[in-house]
Amino acid sequence: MGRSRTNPAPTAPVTARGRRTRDALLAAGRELLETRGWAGFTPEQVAAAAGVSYGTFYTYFESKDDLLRSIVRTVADQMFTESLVAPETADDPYVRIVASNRGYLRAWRNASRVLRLVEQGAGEDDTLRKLLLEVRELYVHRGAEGLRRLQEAGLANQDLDPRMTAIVLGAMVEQMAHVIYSLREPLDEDDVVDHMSKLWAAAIGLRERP
Amino acid sequence: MGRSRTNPAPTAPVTARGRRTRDALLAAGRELLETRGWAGFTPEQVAAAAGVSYGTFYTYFESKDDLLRSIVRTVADQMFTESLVAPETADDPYVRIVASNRGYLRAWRNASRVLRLVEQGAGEDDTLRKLLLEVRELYVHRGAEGLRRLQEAGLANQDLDPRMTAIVLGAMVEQMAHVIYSLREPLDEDDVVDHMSKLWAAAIGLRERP
Amino acid sequence: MGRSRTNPAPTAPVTARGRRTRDALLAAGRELLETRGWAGFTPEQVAAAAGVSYGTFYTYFESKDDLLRSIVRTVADQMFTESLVAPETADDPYVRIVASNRGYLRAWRNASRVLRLVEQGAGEDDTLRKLLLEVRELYVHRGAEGLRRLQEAGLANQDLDPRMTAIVLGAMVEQMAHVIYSLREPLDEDDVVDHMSKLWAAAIGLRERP
Amino acid sequence: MGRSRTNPAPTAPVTARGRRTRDALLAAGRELLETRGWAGFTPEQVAAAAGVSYGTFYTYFESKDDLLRSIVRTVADQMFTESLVAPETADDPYVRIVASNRGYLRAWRNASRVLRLVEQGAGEDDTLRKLLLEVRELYVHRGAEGLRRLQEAGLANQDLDPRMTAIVLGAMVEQMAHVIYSLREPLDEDDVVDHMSKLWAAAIGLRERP
DNA sequence: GATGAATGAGTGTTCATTCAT
DNA sequence: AATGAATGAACACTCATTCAT
Repeated sequence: MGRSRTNPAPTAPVTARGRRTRDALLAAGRELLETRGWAGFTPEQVAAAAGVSYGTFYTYFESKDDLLRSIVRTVADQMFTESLVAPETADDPYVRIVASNRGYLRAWRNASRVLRLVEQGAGEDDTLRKLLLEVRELYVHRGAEGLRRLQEAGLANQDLDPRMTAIVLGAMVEQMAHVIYSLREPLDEDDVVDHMSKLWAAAIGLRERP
Repeated sequence: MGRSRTNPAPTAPVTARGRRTRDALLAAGRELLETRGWAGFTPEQVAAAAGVSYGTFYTYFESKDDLLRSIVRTVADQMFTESLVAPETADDPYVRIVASNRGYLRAWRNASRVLRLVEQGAGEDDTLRKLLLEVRELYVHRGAEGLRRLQEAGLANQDLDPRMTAIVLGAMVEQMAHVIYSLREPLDEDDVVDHMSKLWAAAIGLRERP
Repeated sequence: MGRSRTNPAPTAPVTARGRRTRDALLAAGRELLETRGWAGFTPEQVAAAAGVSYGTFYTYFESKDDLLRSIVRTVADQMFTESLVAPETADDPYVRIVASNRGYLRAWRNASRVLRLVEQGAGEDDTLRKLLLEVRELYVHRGAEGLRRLQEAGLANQDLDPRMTAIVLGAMVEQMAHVIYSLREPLDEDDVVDHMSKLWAAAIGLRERP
Repeated sequence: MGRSRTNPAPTAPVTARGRRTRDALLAAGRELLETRGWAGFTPEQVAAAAGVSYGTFYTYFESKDDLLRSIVRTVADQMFTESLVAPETADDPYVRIVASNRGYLRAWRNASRVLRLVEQGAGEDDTLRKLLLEVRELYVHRGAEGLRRLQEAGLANQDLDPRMTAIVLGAMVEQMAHVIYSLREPLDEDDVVDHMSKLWAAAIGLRERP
């Protein structure tokens, strides 16, 4: 009779067992999403993959979308965390670019499959769209700041708009991660990092520190 | 996806009226796919949008997947055709790069929404995956050839692997098309072409013809 | 992914066959509602009782609630229609009261089971609540008008408020219909009509036309 | 409704704390039933409203139906109790009728929401149907006896069958309680009592004690 | 060939009840 | 006794495909 949510919303698990189950569902959901795409992402299959019964899914997640949001949040958090690790201490700007490209590529490796899927499934979901934007902004912002510093130090082409450049070069890295890890083009990761870095350095007119 | 067949296989339309109906379904299908994504892509809605009755859909297409393949083939054909048009007659390499980037961006503008969707929905469909690869290969190949010619003429950095470079720079353009046209970031198209061209030219170490 | 209505809403049947199927579903739904209450009122059971397959239900009704609304509309329409039939031409006011009570009782006989059920299931449905109010108002209004005419003719107690009296006496008839036809108290219908009429006549102080 | 049992049968609470918990569940169940109807009447919500954990529900009640039966028993008991509270101290029969009508209305005020719901949900439950009948019989019997005494005293119309009359007039009161308290028609309670009493008195041909 | 109806397996969600701690 | 987790059958609804006319 169209009740619309009569049952209380799931709450965070209280016991250790509950936490384990919830984590298993989250992991299974992400795994399925990455390996089988939307086709494998049904509460039934997620529950089965997590080794729990059907109904248990709804003990921890309000809906399929709720799980999806949790997965995306997890992926985004991982990207934020990774981006904090080892903010290149190298002195040589080119070495820093290589490290940064390698780092970006790795971050996208784990995230791009999920984020690509979501980009299309998230037609209406505001929470998701916002998360997606935040993730992109994180990288664009960092890239733009890095370039600005190089420009100020006189080590990069002054003509480039930092933000636009960061967007364009970020697009390159993101799409390459997709090509390598999702489309599985047989490209060597080191080779790709090497080329991307050379192209990137040349593109911004990187100069050796005098 | 991939049921067994009991229906009479649709044959190519014989009459002009038949061709018109088939074309209307194709166009409606593509339109819906581009505007509403998978959600709007059902035989019933496609038929309605094409102004024919539900059952008629199966007179012209064996299945929903069959229509999808036809749409992708159409999109791919358009890209091939466009890529043949006026292979820049300009003499100045930089002007050619700008023209080429603008051309690529436009080609992707019409294609990227559909191709992105298909990339993920086409889990198992070999026909589709092959088409997708062909499209990408078209651009990679052309890009690599262009670079090789510049290198041979001594106008570009000889250290770069032409194919890898074409892949990386192609990734940049493809993703930018997605960012602009699907994610609708408010970026000026000319501005993007300008920056991409500058970065591209610098990246490959483009030199003025002596 | 929470699409929310992607498929077109069911339209009125075009062919005779379609009309038959829709009618069968309506009839089966009402029958089940009357005999088994909410428990029997599931799309699956309705479809089975109508002799069609599950999916066919949704060819004609947008939802379970949609069918319910249609049923209630049918019931209400029948009550309106019946109330128009043969507005007793008898001259004697008491005879008219008897006829009217018998008519009301019969009208409620067919309606009360459904209307009672709906009264509680219709928590949120505005369409339904409005229909229910209209049905009640129909009878209250007619009763009040009848009394007012008698009062003006000096044939009934002038002290009574016509509307309040109609509400109270209408309540009596409605509830008696429920007692007899739904609770199946073994009471003779004629006997009930006889007593109700006597009580009613006395209650309003009905006087013989001089 | 009516599963087989594997659970230890709940026993009557021994400790004071146990009794308090059981009472809290009963009260919460009734409250939910009255305010939200069937939609709010789930073991989980009842437990939450009573401030105990989910599983505890089944420590005190064998099933949801068990709680329902207990609630109905409570409601019925209240009606029996209230009906004993010796209203008729007045000497004047009309005053007694007013008092009685007011009393009946109040009794139904608290009961009618629950009893109406149960009347329909109790499709198969014998215990419930019996309880419902007993409640009605209580009022019919009392009404019939009252009328019989008046008839014997020559103060009421001798032609009326006491039981049938009590049924009909009882129906009137019960339904009016529903109209006022559940449907929330904006009627003044005193006004209703006044009219019902006048109608009732006139209906049975009540005469002043000579 | 075109049309509208019919089909039924599949999916997301609820909830009464049982279980392990 | 009390708690929170687990279970799975039941239900509402969707949609690709087939069928009858």
